[in-house]
Amino acid sequence: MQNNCIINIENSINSGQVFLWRKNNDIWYGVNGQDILKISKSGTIKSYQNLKTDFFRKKDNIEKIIKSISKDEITKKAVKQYLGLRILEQDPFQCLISFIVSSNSNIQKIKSSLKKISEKFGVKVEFENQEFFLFPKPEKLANATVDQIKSCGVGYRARFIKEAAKMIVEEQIDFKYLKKCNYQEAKKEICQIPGVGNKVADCILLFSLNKLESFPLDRWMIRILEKYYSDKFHLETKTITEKQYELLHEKIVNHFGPFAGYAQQFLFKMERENYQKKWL
DNA sequence: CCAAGGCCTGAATG
DNA sequence: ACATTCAGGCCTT
Repeated sequence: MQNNCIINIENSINSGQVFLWRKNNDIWYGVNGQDILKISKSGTIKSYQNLKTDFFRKKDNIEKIIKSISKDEITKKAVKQYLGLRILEQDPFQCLISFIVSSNSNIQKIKSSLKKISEKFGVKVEFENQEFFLFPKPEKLANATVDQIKSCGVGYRARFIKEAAKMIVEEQIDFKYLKKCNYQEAKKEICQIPGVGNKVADCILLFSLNKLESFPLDRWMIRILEKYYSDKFHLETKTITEKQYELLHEKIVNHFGPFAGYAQQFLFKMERENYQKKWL
C-alpha cells in the first residue's frame, strides 16, 4: 500500500516504549512477558512460545490514525520524519513493572534494573541459540523480599514492585478486564497500584492496554508542549498537579483526537532525537 | 486542592 | 578526587 504502512522497527523499538531488547546481526530480540520475540529485518516476528502477537499493532489503521493526529505543523513534521514508528503492544505485567521502575529514572538505568530483575527472578531459556531470561511471573515478584528486589538497583521502588505484583496475583487488578473497559475506568483502576501515578498509568495504558488516547506527560512532553504548543496548552505552573494533568489531557485529546497517544510518541521521538538522547 | 520535600541510584557535571 | 546535580515521578505532609 502506501509508505505509511511500512513499519520502522528501529524507530519503534528505540522510542522509550520497551527496554529488554537487543540487536544482533541486524536482528532484534526482546523479552515480552513469558515470550521472547525475534524480529527479522523484514519485520517477520518469530515467537519463542509460538504465540501470535500483534506486537506492532498491525490492527491499527495507521493511515487513518496519521490523518487524525496531523492537526498541526509540528505533528505533521514529526510524523513525516519518523514514518513507520508504531505504538507497541506489550505484555501488561512487564509493562507495569517497567514503568514503575522508570519513575524518576532514565532509559539506561531502567534497562539495567529490568535486566537484573529478569536474571534474578525470571526463567532462563534458549531461543535461536541464544540465552534469554523471561520476565518474572507476578507470583515470583510478589513472593520475593523487598531486599531481594532492591538488589536489582531499583531503590525505593522495590516495595512498589512487590505490592504491584501482589495485586496482580490477588486479582485486584485484571488486565483482561482493563483491556476491554474505557480509558477513564482503566486509569482509575491502575492508579490504585502503588508507584503508579498519572504518567506511569498512561504509559501502561498506551503500551499494553490498548488505550490510544493516553498521552503520557513526562518532563520531556511538558517541555515539548511549552516549546511548540504554548499558545494551545499554556502551562501555569512548573509542577503538574493531578488536577492540572487531568485538565491538560482533556485539552490534548480535544486537539489530537482519540489517537492522541500516537501523536505523543512521534513528538517524543522527534524531540529526543533532536537532543541526541540515547536509546537502548 | 496545592506546594514542598524526600527518595535509590549512577552518570554527568562542577 | 570529591561534591552536587539530575533523570520518562510518586507519595506524604
